Amino acid sequence: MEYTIQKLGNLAGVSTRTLRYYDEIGILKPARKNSAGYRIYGRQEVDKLQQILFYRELGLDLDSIKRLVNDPAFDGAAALKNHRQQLLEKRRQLDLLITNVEKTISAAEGEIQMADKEKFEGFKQKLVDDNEQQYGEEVRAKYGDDLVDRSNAKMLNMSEAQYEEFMSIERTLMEKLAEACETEDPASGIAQQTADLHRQWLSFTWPMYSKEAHAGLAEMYVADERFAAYYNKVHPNAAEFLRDAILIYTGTSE
Amino acid sequence: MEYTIQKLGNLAGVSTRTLRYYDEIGILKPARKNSAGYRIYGRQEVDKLQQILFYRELGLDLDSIKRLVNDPAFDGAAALKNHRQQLLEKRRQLDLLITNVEKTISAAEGEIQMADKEKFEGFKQKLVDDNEQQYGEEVRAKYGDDLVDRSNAKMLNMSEAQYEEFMSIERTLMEKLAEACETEDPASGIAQQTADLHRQWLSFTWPMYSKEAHAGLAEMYVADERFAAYYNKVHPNAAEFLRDAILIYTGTSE
DNA sequence: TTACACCTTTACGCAACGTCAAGGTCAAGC
DNA sequence: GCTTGACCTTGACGTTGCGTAAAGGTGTAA
Repeated sequence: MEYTIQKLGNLAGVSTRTLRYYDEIGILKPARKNSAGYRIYGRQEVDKLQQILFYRELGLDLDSIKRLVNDPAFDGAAALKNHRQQLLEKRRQLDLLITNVEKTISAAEGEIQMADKEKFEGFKQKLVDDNEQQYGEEVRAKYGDDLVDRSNAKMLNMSEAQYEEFMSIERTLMEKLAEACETEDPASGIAQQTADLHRQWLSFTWPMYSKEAHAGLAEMYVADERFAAYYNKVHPNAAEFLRDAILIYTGTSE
Repeated sequence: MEYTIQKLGNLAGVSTRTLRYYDEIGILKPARKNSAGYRIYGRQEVDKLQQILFYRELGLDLDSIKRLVNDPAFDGAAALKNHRQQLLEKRRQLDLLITNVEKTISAAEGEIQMADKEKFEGFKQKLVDDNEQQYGEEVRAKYGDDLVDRSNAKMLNMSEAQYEEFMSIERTLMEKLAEACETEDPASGIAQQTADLHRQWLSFTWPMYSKEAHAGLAEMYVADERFAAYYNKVHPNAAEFLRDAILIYTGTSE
C-alpha cells in the first residue's frame, strides 16, 4: 500500500499543499522518496495522518500535534486539558462579544433617526459590562450589590449629552493627571484640579458622593494593580500621585 | 488638543504600531504632519479612534470598521447582523470542539494503561457526533430515531479490534472504489467487490442489513451532494458508480 | 512522440499587528 | 554648541496554516 501525495490527500481529505507543509515542518514525513524525488507514503504514514487530523479537528495547533504524535514522552492529557481551558476562555470571550453585538444591534434598532445613539448606547453598555467583567466580584463584595446596581443604572440612564460630558471629563482628567504628575506635588494647583475632575467624573456614576468613599477608592487605585495600570499608562507614578492628590483634596491625608 | 502618536496611543490604550498601521490602511489618518513628518492627531481623530476601538472590541475586522466609520452610506446595521451570524456560527463550532475535547479527555482518563484507547474512543465519538451534526436531522427523519440511536449505540459499543477493522474496511473501500471507477463497468468484478465491501462496512453500524435499505442508501449517495462529495473525492463519478454497482449487487437494478 | 496528469521547489498572500533596524528630530542639561 | 535620551520616521521580516500561482521535471497512455 504505497501512496503518492495526491492519493494520500484524497484518501484523507486534505490538499497536497497541506501534506507538503506537514513534511516541511516535520510533522509527517513520507516513508521515502522515489528516484524522481516524489514523496511516497506507506501504511504507517496513513495512520499517523489520521491521528494528526483527529487532533487538528480538536483545534490543537500543529506544534502541539507534532509533539503529541512524535514524542511519546509528551504529556498528551495535560496538553488536551490545557487546550480545553483555552477553548473555554475563548467561549467566554465569544459570549461576551455576542452579547455586546446584540446589544448594539437592538440599541440601533430602537431608533433609526438618531443614528449616533447606537454607538452611544453601545458604549455605555460596554462600559458597564466591562466593569462587571473586570471588577464586578470584588467591587460588589466591597460596596454591596445595591450600590453597584444603582451605579450601573445611573450610567445607563445618562443622556447622550451627559455621556459626552462624562467621556470628555475622563479625557481631561487623564490629560491633567499627566501634566500634574510632572509637578511631583500632589498639593499643587493642577493636582488639586485633577482631584476635583476625578470627583466630577465619579459623580456621573456614583449614586452619592462622600469624601470617605472617594479617599477609599483612591487607596484602591494603588492597591489594585489593574486600576494602577489603568492610570499609570499616562505616567509611571500616576496612580500613587492621584491617590495623594485625592487624599489632600478630601482632607483625609496624614 | 493635539497629540503625537504616542500620546494618542497612551490615551486610547493602543500601540504606536497600531496607529501607524491604521494610517497605512487608511482607517485613521492623522489630522496633519508637522515639518519633520511627525503625525499629529486632533480631537476629531481621538473620537474616531474611540469608534474604531469600539467596533474592534465587537470583533469586527478592520475592513468593515473602515467602511463603517468612513462611509456614511454603508449599512452598519446589516454589517453587525452579519457579524452576529458569524459569531453564532463560530460559537456552535466552538461548542462542538469543546464537547469533543472533553470526551477525548474523559475517555483518556478512564484508562491509563491502554493508552491508545483514548484516541479510539475519541474517534468513535467523533464519528457519531459528526454524523449527527451533518446528517442527523434528515437521516432521523428518513429512518426514524430508533434506528439511528441503535446505529450510534452499535458504533460506540465496537471493540477496538472491530473499530480498527471498520476503519480498515473503509480505507479499502475507498481504494477499491477508485480503482473500480476506472473500469467504468459497475458489473465488473472489482466493482462488485466494492459493493460487497460497502455492505460489510455498513454492517458495522447498521442494526440490520437489507438489500432494499442498501439500495436506498445508494440512491441517496447520488441525490445528496454532501454524500456525493464524500465519495467523489476519489473519482469524479464515484458516487454514481457506487450506486450503480450496489444496485446490481443487491439485484434491484432496472 | 505528443499530450496530459502528476510531481517537484520557490515564493507571495492572508490579518493585524509585534518587533527589530537604521536613521532623523526635539528638548534639556552641560 | 554639543551631547544625551526620548521621541519620531520608514522599511521589512515574523507570526499560523495553508491557498495559489509559477516554472519546470516525470510518468504513462494513445
